[in-house]
Formats: sequence, C-alpha cells, structure tokens
Amino acid sequence: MNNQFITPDGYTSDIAVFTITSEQVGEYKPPKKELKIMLIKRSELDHEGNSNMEAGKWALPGGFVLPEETAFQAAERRLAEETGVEGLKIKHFGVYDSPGRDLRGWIISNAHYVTASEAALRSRKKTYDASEIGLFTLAEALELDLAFDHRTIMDDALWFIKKDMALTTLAKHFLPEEFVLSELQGVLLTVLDDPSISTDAAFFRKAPTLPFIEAVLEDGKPKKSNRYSKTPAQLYRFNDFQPIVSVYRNKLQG
Amino acid sequence: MNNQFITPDGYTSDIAVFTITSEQVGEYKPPKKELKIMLIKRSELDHEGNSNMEAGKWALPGGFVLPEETAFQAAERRLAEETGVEGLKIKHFGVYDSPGRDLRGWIISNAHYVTASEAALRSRKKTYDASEIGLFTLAEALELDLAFDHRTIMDDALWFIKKDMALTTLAKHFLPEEFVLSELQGVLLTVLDDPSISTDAAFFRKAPTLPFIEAVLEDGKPKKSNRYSKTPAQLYRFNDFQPIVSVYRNKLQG
DNA sequence: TTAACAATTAACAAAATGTTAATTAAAAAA
DNA sequence: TTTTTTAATTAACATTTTGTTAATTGTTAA
Repeated sequence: MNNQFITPDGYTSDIAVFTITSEQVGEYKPPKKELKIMLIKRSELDHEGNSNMEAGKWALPGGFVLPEETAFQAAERRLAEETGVEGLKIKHFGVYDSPGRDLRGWIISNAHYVTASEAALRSRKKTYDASEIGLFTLAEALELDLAFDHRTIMDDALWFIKKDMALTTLAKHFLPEEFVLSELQGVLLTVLDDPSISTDAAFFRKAPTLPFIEAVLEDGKPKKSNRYSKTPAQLYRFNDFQPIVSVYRNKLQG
Repeated sequence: MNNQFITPDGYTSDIAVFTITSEQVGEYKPPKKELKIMLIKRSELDHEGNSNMEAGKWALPGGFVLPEETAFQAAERRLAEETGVEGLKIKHFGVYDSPGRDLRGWIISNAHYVTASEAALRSRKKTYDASEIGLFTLAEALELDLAFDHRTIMDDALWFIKKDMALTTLAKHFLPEEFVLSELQGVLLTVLDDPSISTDAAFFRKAPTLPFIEAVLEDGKPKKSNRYSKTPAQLYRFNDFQPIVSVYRNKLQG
C-alpha cells in the first residue's frame, strides 16, 4: 500500500514471564516459594552484526511482530524460540506507546504476561546459557537498570498478576496438576497479603470448599501425598469452575 | 529513521462509548435504564475527498494515532473532537491486530471503552447531527453490519464493562454525583444479572453498608430526594474507597 | 379518608467466617 | 519400643453476613 497513513516505525511484542520457584527448606516441610521474573540480557550486536540498542541491559524477552501474525502469536513464537516451551498461558495486559520510549523511533509495544510453572522453567534452562537469561526475584529486578521502559512494563505486569491471582484461578498455572493445600497457600502468599490465606486454620478450613478445586481420588479413595509433610496431605486439582465475584455481593476489604 | 524494522501501515485508537439512558416510565417511578453504545456512520469521502474504506457502515469512533501522542491521548482527542466532552473515564482494554482486519493494510487498533453519564451525552448531541452519529441499544447494535472488526471489539468492550461493573466502582461513571439507591440498582441491572441486586429487599439492606458509597448530608441532616418516589429517598455519593475482592475470601457464584 | 406505592426497616433463619483448641499420622529421637 | 515433633487436618463455637418475608413510612392522588 502507499503511505497514505502516518505509520509507526515498529510493532513489538514483549513478554513478562513469571514463575514461582520452590526452595527446599528442609525435609517434610513446605518449601519456600518466591515469585521470579525471567529477563534476558540484550546482546551487543543484533542478528545482522549491527550494534544493538540498549545493549548490555537486562530486558523483557520479546521482539518485532511480523506482518502476518498478531502480537499474541509473536509472543508465542518468541517464547518458543527463546525457551523451547509451548502451551504456557499468555495474556495481553497493556500497550506501551509513549513517544520517545524507544530511541529507535516510534515503536509500539504490546505487552503480555506469562505464568509458568517451575517444570516449564526447567526445560527453558537447557536452551539458554546463564549469561544471557536470568531469573530474578522482584526485589532483585527492581535494582536493575532495565532497557527501554521495561521497568514500567514489569511493574504493571506484576500488578496484573496480583489482580488476576486474587480474581481468577491464575494460581493454577504456577502449580503442578496435583497439589496439596500448603502448596496453593504458598503460591498465593507470594503475591497476596491476606490473613484469610496466611492464617493456617482459616485457609485449611475454607480451601477444601472452594468450588474451583477438587480432591483427587485414586481407586475411589482420597489420594494423598507426603511430599511436604509426615502426615499424608490430600491432593487437589483445579476443575473448570470459573468463579465470579462482585463488590456488590461480598464482604469487602479496602 | 531508516526502515530497518518491519513496520505496520497504521496505528489507530478506537473507542467504544457506553452510556446508560434513563427513560421516564411514569411520575414517581424509577426510570427504565438501558445500556447504549455510541456509533458513527462512516462518511463516503474522507477529509481529502477520497472514497472512504467501509463507507456507509456504522463503526466505533476513533482515528489514527499521531506520532507525538499515545493511543490514549488520541482517544481523548478524538472524543473531544467528536463529542466536545472531556474528562470522561477512558480505559484501554485490548489490541486488535489480526492480519487482514483492515483491507487498507497492516493496521493495529488500540481499543478503549468510555463510560459516559447521560449528562455528558447531552452536550455531545449538540456537536453532531443524528445522521452521522447514533446511540444504539446493544440489541440494536448487534443487528448492524459494523465496519472492520468493530463487532468483535464492541462485544469485547461489553464484556469488560460487565466485568468492571462487578469488580470496581465503575457504576459511578454512569450516575450523577448524588443518586438514590434505586438509580444505582438500575444502572447495575443494565449489565449484571444477580438476585442480590435485583431483589429489592436484599439490595436495599446491603447497599447502605457498601463501603464505597456514603449517605449525603445537608446541614447535618440526611439529604433526600423525591426524584423517583413519593417517599423521600436518601441520596448517596461515591467516596474514594477502592474495594478489593478475592475468590479465596468470598462466597462465589458460578 | 383512604388507596397506592417506592422506599425503607424489622425480624429472624440460614450460611459463611474467624478463632482457639484438639486430633492425626508418620518420622525421628530417646 | 516409646515419646516427641510437626504439618495437616478436624471440632467446636462465637461472630458476621446474607437471604427472605413481613411490616412500616411518607407522600400523592382519588
């Protein structure tokens, strides 16, 4: 087409990949869980040997969207290219288009977040070397001088993760297929600060009644695990129930 | 800059403007409220006299984003240009970038929704003639053959309106500064289907305890209105309380 | 006066939540 | 073998919230 429209200089897809790592803190103890974000270190030269903008800085993975794909597909493609993993939950959460955000020109970033289980993460580690890709706690990431406006994008992504963790069954994507309640609790507590979750008695009384998880059975008997405790703990899995909440129905916290 | 990146052919900002109209159904009765969307009819010729793509079809208002502004600012600008109204709540909710969505080329749409009170709507009507701009009920709008993928965008916008109406104090933007409970109830019922809202006894018992609204006082006395009833009804206003809900705290509906 | 009617309020039963204390099961120590 | 320890429950009960039905209130209009 002829240039009858004012056109941007580029359209990129950026991805904030989050995972929650488990650190064994002792035998028969629930592991310490922590939210981490995956960042890449921008190389000095691009594919064509030209020096790279913002080289050497840490940044969100991503790249230019191709004309025959959507930004969502580009995110899938880049994730597969960079991590070798497919099937992760990808969600668009914002667009970054402030003039001057990228010195290369008028470049629009379509931002996504991804929630990956530790298992997915493990296969990633095989495709990248540690000098180019890293997993950072949020505290660590806040110390870094990130490329472009990726600091803002990361902050916003975190906000969406928190919101979706509270409002949806997002926790599912950080957990194995079958999990015990303390694992769910641990995942939730990495981003949510709520006494009804952090108080064991309250959480363990309420959790088994949550309509979107169900106890796993084996030969008709409750399936239990000793992964994290001497006492066998009931295994649960998420079902397809989509919970709905409303500020006009439920008790509210500020 | 030189074209070292693959570039889109255009970047647009589209706006789904929603309002809730009140229809007087009788004296001393709560009016019938209905959600409506504002659409414009695409003219045959563009500003330069060339024939317009998708001419004659109804479409969301919007337009190309200029290089020195964000899509959000473009939405503000276009709204002001088209409706003469400023200060409306504008919210980004999605990006539409499927190849082929616009026959003119690779054009990315950054989509927003706007929630306008009827008052804001009234001033709009002065700046546009009825043949080019229209307010449609959602039922009416679904009958129309909308331009581009605006049907999809509109459907998605509606979904976000419903979600935000349930999860935030979005209703505020559809109401006057001071309102009676039946007005709030009416607004909510235009998009939410919930017995705890539609059942008068339940709603009127719960609503006065909602932390994000407060009774209006006048000279230290409750301020009341006879707008919609013979019995004076208490006036309320929204305060700044930001309610938080969670699927792990509250009773859930499917 | 009385009927009508939206807007409440009252009263009470039913559910859900918060909290403290007990119980359970298996490993590890004595 | 017995006891201790610890995470994972379960029990019990008080407190809050919610759902529901029935009454009350204040005003207009007949």
